[in-house]
Amino acid sequence: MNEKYHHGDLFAAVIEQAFEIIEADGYASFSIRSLARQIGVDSAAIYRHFKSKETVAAQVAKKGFATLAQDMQDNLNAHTDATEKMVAIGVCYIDFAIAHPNLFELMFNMVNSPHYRNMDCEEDPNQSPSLIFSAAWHGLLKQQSQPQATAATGQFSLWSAVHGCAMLLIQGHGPQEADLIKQYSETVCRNMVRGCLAL
Amino acid sequence: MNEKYHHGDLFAAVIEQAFEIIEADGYASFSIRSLARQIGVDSAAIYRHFKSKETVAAQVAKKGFATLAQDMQDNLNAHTDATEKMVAIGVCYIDFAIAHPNLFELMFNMVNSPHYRNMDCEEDPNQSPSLIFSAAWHGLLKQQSQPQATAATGQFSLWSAVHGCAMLLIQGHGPQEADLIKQYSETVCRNMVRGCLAL
DNA sequence: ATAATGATGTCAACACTGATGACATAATGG
DNA sequence: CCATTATGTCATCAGTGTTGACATCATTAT
Repeated sequence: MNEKYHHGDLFAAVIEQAFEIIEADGYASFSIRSLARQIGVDSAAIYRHFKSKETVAAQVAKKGFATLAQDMQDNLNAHTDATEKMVAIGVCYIDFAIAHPNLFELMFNMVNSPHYRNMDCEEDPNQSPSLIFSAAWHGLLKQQSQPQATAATGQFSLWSAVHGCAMLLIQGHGPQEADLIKQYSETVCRNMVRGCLAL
Repeated sequence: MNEKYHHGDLFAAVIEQAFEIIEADGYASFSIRSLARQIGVDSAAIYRHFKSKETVAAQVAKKGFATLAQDMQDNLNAHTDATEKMVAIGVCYIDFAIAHPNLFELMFNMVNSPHYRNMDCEEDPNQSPSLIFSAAWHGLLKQQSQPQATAATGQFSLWSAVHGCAMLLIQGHGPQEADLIKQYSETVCRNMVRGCLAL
């Protein structure tokens, strides 16, 4: 019998396949049963490794956050000027959303779910976009030798602008052409940086 | 027989009930069958008035946009200074999202769906947040006697900041206390206005 | 007034889905 | 080698969106 009764590493296979399905078709068209069919296993087997469908989605979201944070970290290290660092990670964030719109939406829909919060999410600092924003923002404040009074609101403002820009773009508001998208993204980031520093 | 065989205005009743269900429990826990049960009608009857479940959701989204736009319009008229107008509609937008988080998410999830686009949405200028932002932004440009070169990106930047702030807040990133939320919202709006005008 | 027609409702069914309990098989450790 | 545990299958439950066949009502034409 070529086909093994035991899969070997079903846990990883489920996450990987779910990742691809959600990225391609979105969470709406994602079912445990079809997932199991594609892997070649009974759907009940999946419940040996995951408590529920949403638990699988939470793992996919976690993986998404990890790769987003990795992208941002790379772009952060690719620049020296603090403003350029900030713009770079902002644009990177937006690029990620446009490249993986379904995944991006899932990520931020899951964060609020208890299935995500109750996960063994070790809160790796390098895997949280929020913390990377925080680091870039504090670097910016230090370079500008400004008081840290507005630290919290400034960081939140920047994240808001970047996140909103990403959301609006992937939902069809805003421009459609690639070069215009790029231009808008960068302008949004620079506008907010300027607004947060020009006191 | 007290109970009429024909409901009378099932179309309106469906939208109204769906609106309340979605606002209270979110789109995830919204089913045509339970909706029909609550109205006291067979689920198949709903398909005489709506092509699909998503069509119902699209109507709810449309109603949501209408009330949001109405809120914004009111806040727009309540101020005279152009900057204050801009901040006011931004804060209003965010307040709406926080007051109706499930509805707000649905609205922006539906806009992209063909079920929404193919609706007889007469694109009432007073019912589109985008157009209200546009009006406030052009008023701001006129008051500042600035060139209209950056009109498009400026408007998009403001919308991005406001939309992102709303999204992050309703998803639990950012502060939780009401007064802090208020303060953050306003700061985000003012930061972006400053950044867009300080050229 | 009555008969035909169209609008609107019910009912039963299909093909799905998430999830669970009973059972089968494989791997592991005493 | 055997018992225990991990992991898979199968059958089943309750629920869903949607549709086609039929029932009932409202309206309109004769």
